Amino acid sequence: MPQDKAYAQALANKTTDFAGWYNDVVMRAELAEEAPVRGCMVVRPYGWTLWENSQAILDRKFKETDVVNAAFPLLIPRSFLVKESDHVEGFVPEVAWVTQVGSGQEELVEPLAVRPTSEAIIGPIYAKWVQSYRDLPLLINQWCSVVRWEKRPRLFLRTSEFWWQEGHTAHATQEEAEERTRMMLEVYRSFLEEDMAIPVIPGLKSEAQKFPGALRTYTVEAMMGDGRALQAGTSHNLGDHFARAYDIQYLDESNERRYAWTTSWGMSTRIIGAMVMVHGDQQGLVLPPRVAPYQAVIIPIWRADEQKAAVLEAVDRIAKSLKAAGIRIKVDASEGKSAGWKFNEWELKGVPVRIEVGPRDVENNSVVLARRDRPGKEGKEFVSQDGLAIHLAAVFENIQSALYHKAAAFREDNTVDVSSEQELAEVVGARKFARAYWGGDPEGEERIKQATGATTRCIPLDQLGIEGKSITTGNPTTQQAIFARAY
RNA sequence: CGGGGUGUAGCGCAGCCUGGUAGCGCACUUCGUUUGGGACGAAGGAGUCGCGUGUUCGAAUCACGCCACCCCGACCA
Repeated sequence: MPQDKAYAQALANKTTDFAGWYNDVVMRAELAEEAPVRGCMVVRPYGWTLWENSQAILDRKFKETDVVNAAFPLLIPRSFLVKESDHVEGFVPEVAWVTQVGSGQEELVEPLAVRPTSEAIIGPIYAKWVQSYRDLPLLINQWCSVVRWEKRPRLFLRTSEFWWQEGHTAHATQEEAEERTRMMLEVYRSFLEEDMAIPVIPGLKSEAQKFPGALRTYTVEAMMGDGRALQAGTSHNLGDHFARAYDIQYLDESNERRYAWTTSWGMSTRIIGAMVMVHGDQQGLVLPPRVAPYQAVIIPIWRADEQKAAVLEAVDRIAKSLKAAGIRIKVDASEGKSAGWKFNEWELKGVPVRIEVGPRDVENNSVVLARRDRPGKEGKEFVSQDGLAIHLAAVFENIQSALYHKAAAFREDNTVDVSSEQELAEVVGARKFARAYWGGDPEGEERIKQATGATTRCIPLDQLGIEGKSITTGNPTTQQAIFARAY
């Protein structure tokens, strides 16, 4: 069986095997046999571009909220990391340490942590940068990779090393910090829903699920194609915990010394995995046009040599005009591959639209468009070469919206209101989201986790405001929560 | 760290039970015919059989030890 067909089949089981399929764009790092590195990724150019497009959109959205980029150190001295006690307890089990240099004969006086996140190095730096209320707010983001030595890595979703962005802000008031936390959550929501076509539930994490050291953690939770949940982005209101731990203080207008209020928020390459699992089908990847490395691929088709020249001339002209219109175009004029082979190849890579140009099209001044999200004949249309860029732009918008609505409908179909722990167990066991009234007691939450493997994904910000009985205690509450098994 | 599984050509695998010196598909190279939904023929290149020790005239195959990876848990906020 051809390798790529095996990949496509593997993708049909989107639970775990999608990673093997996606080998085409991302592969496991092949390091020395002895190297204790697993779950790391090497991103091939096509996959990187996919991420890069997403990153550019996110970065632009950050800047629209006055955030600026910076770069902080990779290595964090041990003494910095241990200052915030909840934080250190939360992260130390998965921290990788640098303890020696050279061939091991020289021990470092103080071990250096490879950052699992950068609060602990940014805190001390912010302490120096912040002196006056005039220095606030401090709104900084960095793009970097971090290392978390999880016991069980999962390709894309929980790799030992992963690329992400982490924003860190400091504010004069708690209200302003809270506002920023919610603002960034909204940036993530709009990015995921509008650009990645992934519907999410914005909400608050329970006490048990929040970030170590945070006052409050917000999340955007998504449902994968197999019904499991994925935290696609988080935004933390850190209160004054980190400011106290790292001594970030400022003088206010009345010359009073005060602690700053800080936030942090992050989103990683795991969303690429989310995109694979939310939109992918039996034929392979399906990419939303806004982030696809190539929005359309042009396949020239010819038999005789005299046709070839005319076809290639037309393809070249079409490609130029589409590129000039700002559309990301790939022309696959490679020889030795049949047209059918190319069709399959680019479908596997998820290109949203295929443009076929053959001798008949040259004659009719037409092209054939084929939509990736609608396989088969119904996704094909014959259109004129005139006004193609404008037509394509409309097709892209249509695909983008169709992908979102399909995923949203899937999530709705797989979300069930439950009113007993028994019912909840059945629903999450069937890989669905369970929505239940829940007052927030940690004991009940833990009991459900032990019994069913499901965790509280979030307390949605969008609440009905109707009173019901808490699933764990039976006490009246108006608060609903989402329970599910998660990656 | 528990339970299970797998390591043989770039990728996917067979061969192992019953020991005799390695094979299939895809990919790759060359030539020819093909090309609007994964073409075909011919010729060819490519493997320390995960590592080590042992048994044997002889080990991919049997025994023991080790290593790596995958899956299920635990863990992961």
